[in-house]
Amino acid sequence: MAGRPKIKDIADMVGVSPATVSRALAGTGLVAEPTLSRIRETAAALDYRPNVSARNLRTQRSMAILLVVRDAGNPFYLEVFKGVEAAAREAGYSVLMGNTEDDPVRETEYFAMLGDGHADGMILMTGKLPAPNDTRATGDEPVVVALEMVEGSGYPHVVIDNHAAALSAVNHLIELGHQNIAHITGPLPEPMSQRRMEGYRTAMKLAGLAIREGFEQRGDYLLESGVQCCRALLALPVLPTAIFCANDEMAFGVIGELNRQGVSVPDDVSVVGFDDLFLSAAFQPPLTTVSQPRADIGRQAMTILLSRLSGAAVPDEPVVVATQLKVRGTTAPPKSLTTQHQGRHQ
Amino acid sequence: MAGRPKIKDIADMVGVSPATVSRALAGTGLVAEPTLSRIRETAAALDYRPNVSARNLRTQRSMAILLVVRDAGNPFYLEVFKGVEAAAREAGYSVLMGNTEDDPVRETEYFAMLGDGHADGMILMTGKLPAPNDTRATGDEPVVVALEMVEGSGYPHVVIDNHAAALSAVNHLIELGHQNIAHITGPLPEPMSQRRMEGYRTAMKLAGLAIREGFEQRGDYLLESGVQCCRALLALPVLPTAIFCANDEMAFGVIGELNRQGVSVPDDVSVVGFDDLFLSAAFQPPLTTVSQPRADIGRQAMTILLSRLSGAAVPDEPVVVATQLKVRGTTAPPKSLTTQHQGRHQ
DNA sequence: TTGAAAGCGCTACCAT
DNA sequence: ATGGTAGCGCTTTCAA
Repeated sequence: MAGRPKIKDIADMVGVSPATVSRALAGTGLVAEPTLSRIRETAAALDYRPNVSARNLRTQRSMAILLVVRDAGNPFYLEVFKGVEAAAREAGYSVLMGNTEDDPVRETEYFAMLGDGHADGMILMTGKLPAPNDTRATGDEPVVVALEMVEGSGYPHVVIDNHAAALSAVNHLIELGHQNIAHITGPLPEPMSQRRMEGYRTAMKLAGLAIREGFEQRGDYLLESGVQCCRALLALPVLPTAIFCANDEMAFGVIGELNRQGVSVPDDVSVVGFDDLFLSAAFQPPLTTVSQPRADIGRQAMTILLSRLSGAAVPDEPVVVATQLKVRGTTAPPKSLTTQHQGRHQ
Repeated sequence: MAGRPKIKDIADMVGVSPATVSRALAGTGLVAEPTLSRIRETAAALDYRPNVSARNLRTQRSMAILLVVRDAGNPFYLEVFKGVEAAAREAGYSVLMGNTEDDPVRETEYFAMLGDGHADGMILMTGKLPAPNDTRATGDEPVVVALEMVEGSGYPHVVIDNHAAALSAVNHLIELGHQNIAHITGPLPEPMSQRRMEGYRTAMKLAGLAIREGFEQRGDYLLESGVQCCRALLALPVLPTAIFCANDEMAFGVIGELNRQGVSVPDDVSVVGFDDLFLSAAFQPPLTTVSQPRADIGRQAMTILLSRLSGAAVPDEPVVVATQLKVRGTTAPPKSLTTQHQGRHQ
């Protein structure tokens, strides 16, 4: 009995057939009592663990799921991963993490891992499917899309209401008395960036506020673009008194640049972010931002995927999880509520 | 030919045996030219992908490795993951991420996944092995320990020189002219925290500086403990002019608390962290800290693991990767270089 | 309640 | 250079 014990070893020791051992260990309730206990004890004594490859081959399942993200270096995904992992392990699944780096080749590759026995299902957080000619993605693969939207794909979605969240963030600024509110967008025309921008526009419109020329700056979610856009904003004839950034990372870039230029946050300019990253609350001053329940999103996505995998029904409408505006230290009323009333131009 | 194509399907279509197909696709160079191309073309046409469970069962390998961390929610590990993942995929491996949450049960469980076909090897970042009575960890499992130290375990290690790094951080403060330098430790007696503390002590000693009573505060790497320790420091009869924190997260807690108490960083007090987290450079002011080449650590650990898995030799001395002190905005000379000379007491 | 045996899809050995 | 085939370890019919 060299090497790891196998089912046959237990069977031989106990004096039953491998089939009985398999049934006993699977807890099918089909094995009678004297035998059952002896099998269990022997298995424990040998420290037996079923070989997963053999089991997977036989059952045609891997008990693994694939979490595919755009950039595994972004801490944003970590919390999601945690939620996914927790729900997965409760159900006996392990989690493979895939990192596309926006590379279409990788996207296709990960998608293919669904079919080749690597994983039974997939949680997609990249916002896009591999090019249709590369795969036969029919829309009924066991895939759940989280946070992003893959329009018309037929997959279940777990999302936040980006439009409403952005709107509430901008409304907060408006309620503080701001009128010259700028927005730094994410990469357009990605739907997520689009929605947040539309939320900004809607809030402005509902408040009867004009969006001055140059007040919409186009960023790409990275720190450096926050810096650049901030510079562009500071070069404008009329300066904004508040800036709504499409994510926290850009907000940090903005705040850094404002400080460097001697502009105080929030005294001179208010800044709002989006994401509530790890340590955003620890920033100086603590960042006002839209908080996403990331672990919860992960957990929900995994739960839906598990239903899907067990053949149960899945929601055909996107599941919307609530966001929360965290008002912290980077927002305040504008310095001089009245001196900003220079009228509006388009 | 319903379902996914298998090797036999290709064999039938091309009119060769499954063995030949397997050899052709494996690129063994044992298949002659007219056949080779036809097999490849047919495989491509069918979009054939080998079933991994079958292959794994047959080859007794999973082509997966396990990256086990203490807390998957800590962005610190992300960069490491990226390095591991990159090196892994180059070699055709996938990466399973395991999250122990310091739970011994999970630690044992992940360790067991090494034997049951889940993974071929493991990169351990938890700093401890499962209790020895739970596992037959003999020290020659394919395990590489990264960043932490598992003394006397016999596994290859990839580490940083915590002592030297801490020493250089404190030296930087000393060179700026600081004498009253406090230290907030990690959780003791963990080796990593210990080493950093010893580095601090060595630097002080070499400079002939006394460590005043209360200048060593015991933290636990979490933000909140930075806040608490900072309060304790501020209650001391003689205030430190500089604080060396055993990680960035506590440094953020410290800076936040200093700000709240009206103490300016770095004008009144200098702060140095350790880790160089995502966004530490974007902090206001940008954090002076010890930068660890995380992706590189991950990559190196994976490279060693790959050697180990291919039967090659592995370093029997810990591989030490270089850290770098990033001098940024939270350190400056002490406010009044001379008024601090009140003599020393033990 | 238990056993016998087929077979998941692949690779690698032994032939030819 | 290619084919035949055993067998990796498990689960699951079918029979008893």
